[in-house]
Amino acid sequence: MTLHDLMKNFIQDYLNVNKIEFNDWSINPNTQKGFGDYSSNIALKLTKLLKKSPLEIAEEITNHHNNKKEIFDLSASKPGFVNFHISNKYYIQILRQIIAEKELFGKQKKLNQKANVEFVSCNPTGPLTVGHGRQAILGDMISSILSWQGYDVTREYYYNDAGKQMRILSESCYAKYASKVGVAFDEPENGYIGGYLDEIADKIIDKYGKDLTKDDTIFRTFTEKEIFKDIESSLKNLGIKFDVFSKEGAYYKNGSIDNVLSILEEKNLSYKKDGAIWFKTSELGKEEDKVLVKSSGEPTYRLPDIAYHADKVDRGFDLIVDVFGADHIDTYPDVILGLKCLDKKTDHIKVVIHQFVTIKKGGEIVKMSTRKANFITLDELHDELNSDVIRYFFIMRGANSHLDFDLDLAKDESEKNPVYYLQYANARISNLLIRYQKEINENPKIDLSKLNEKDEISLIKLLSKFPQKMDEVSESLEPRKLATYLEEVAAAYHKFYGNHKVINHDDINTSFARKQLCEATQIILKNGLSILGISAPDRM
RNA sequence: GCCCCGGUAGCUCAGCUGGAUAGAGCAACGGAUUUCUAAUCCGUAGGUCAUAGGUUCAAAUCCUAUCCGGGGUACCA
Repeated sequence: MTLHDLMKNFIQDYLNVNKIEFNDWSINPNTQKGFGDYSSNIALKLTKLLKKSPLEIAEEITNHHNNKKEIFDLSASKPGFVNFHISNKYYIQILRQIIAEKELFGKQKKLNQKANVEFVSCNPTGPLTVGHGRQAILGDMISSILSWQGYDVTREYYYNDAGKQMRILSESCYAKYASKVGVAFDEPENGYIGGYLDEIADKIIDKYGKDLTKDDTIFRTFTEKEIFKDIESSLKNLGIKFDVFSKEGAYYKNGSIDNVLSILEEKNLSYKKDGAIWFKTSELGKEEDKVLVKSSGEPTYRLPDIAYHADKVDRGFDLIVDVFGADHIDTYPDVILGLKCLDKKTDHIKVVIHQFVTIKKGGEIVKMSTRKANFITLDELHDELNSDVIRYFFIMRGANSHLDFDLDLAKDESEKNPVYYLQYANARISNLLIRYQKEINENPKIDLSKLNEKDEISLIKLLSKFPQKMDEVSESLEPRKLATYLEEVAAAYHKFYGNHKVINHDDINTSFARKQLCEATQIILKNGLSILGISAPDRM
């Protein structure tokens, strides 16, 4: 039973004994010192019902029989809080547990549940940009968090290998090819002009010669393959690997797109107008109807997206997470609506929307466009900064905040990046443990009750919160919260380290207890960092 | 116009399922070093939580309106 449950039970017992039916109350950790570790607002909430002053009620609760005295004491404080003071003994007990369970501490058992996390999912029309990085890292970390919580996670990348953008891409590639081999050609409208296409055109010349015609499928298939290879390698540089790649084309081939259309038609949820097929979203609470198939006969992205999501639901995942950029904020509800119309389950789909990354270069905001080739690639970023820094940089801000990525400052700031603060705490511990082994090399009986300094206790308290923190992080799907927690742990450790010597030949018992505390801290730091995909070097 | 984010210290941001005295990093200033690795620690200074109302015993947090910034509002994806 968790600490939270124990405290809750105590209050519930008070309510039961006094025959009070009431559940609008909570227990929260205290931010202020001097009022214990946790406080409940129960007495404040009961004032109206019991027609007594809150402080009076709080005192009454404080005097209620407490059979968990070895775990917590109680006090009441104005204006009517019930405070829980957790005993050091309890925390020491948790510390013992961390040391015993090692890197398994806080790790959830296999749930026998499958989760699917879809992220990045951009079309292979060019290299990944810095803007994609945020999504890549966010999605990867969310996946790791869910694994830690016991899910069997599939990382999935979905892309459109069949639509208009890919056609323009192949035309653009042909344009490069034609100009290189000296054949007349039409400049494609809205074509891509990036230098990466020059390289691909060169490769095509090397491999297939100079006599290809515009209609040759090589321009599409080869270009797609080359670009995709680059995307995969950019992701790999950041430690990201996908399990499944789903292509839009497959949903045409297996008929599932037609199937969606016929079901909607059957249910009278679509109609034809101006040569296009429309989805009656206005009848389902939206402001206007949306086009499913253009008058040209090409579907809009909406239709295959519905078919793709229906497939994901059919594959039987217990949790589906979609990580989207802010541009999807208006479109994903259409997809969910579509699923509902197909009678698919949707309440296990969670959508994480993140705001865009704006890039600052030379003090100015750069509008990036793959087509116009004025982007900064993830690879270029990786040349300047190591993967640990990049990963941390992208989740330092909440997904809902805009991320201003100042390239000129990124390098400067990387030296002050909090990620080093975390890694340094770990490296300090590694070094210390080696020294301990060398200098003391003696393992007396464990007596963790030696740990009663303020800095020691507050460090242990933080460590004990790790499992609860992971629950919170996986519930909210916000990796940043884990990073913030780890920073707190590192800070508490650095403080402890600065104020107390671990290796002390005159007091082997205390030394040993402190060494154990260091080991426990390292376990938490390493676990946390590994979930975030950040390395934990032993030396810095 | 409509929709979605955001507005908190000089800067970048936490805190937002309402709780006690609003936090951190950077920048500024002062201190700790023959180090168990100073990539660290301690201290000082810095705030009308955009504004105005409302709900509440209690509002940075919830509601309403206004202002400012970003994004979205395609038979593009």
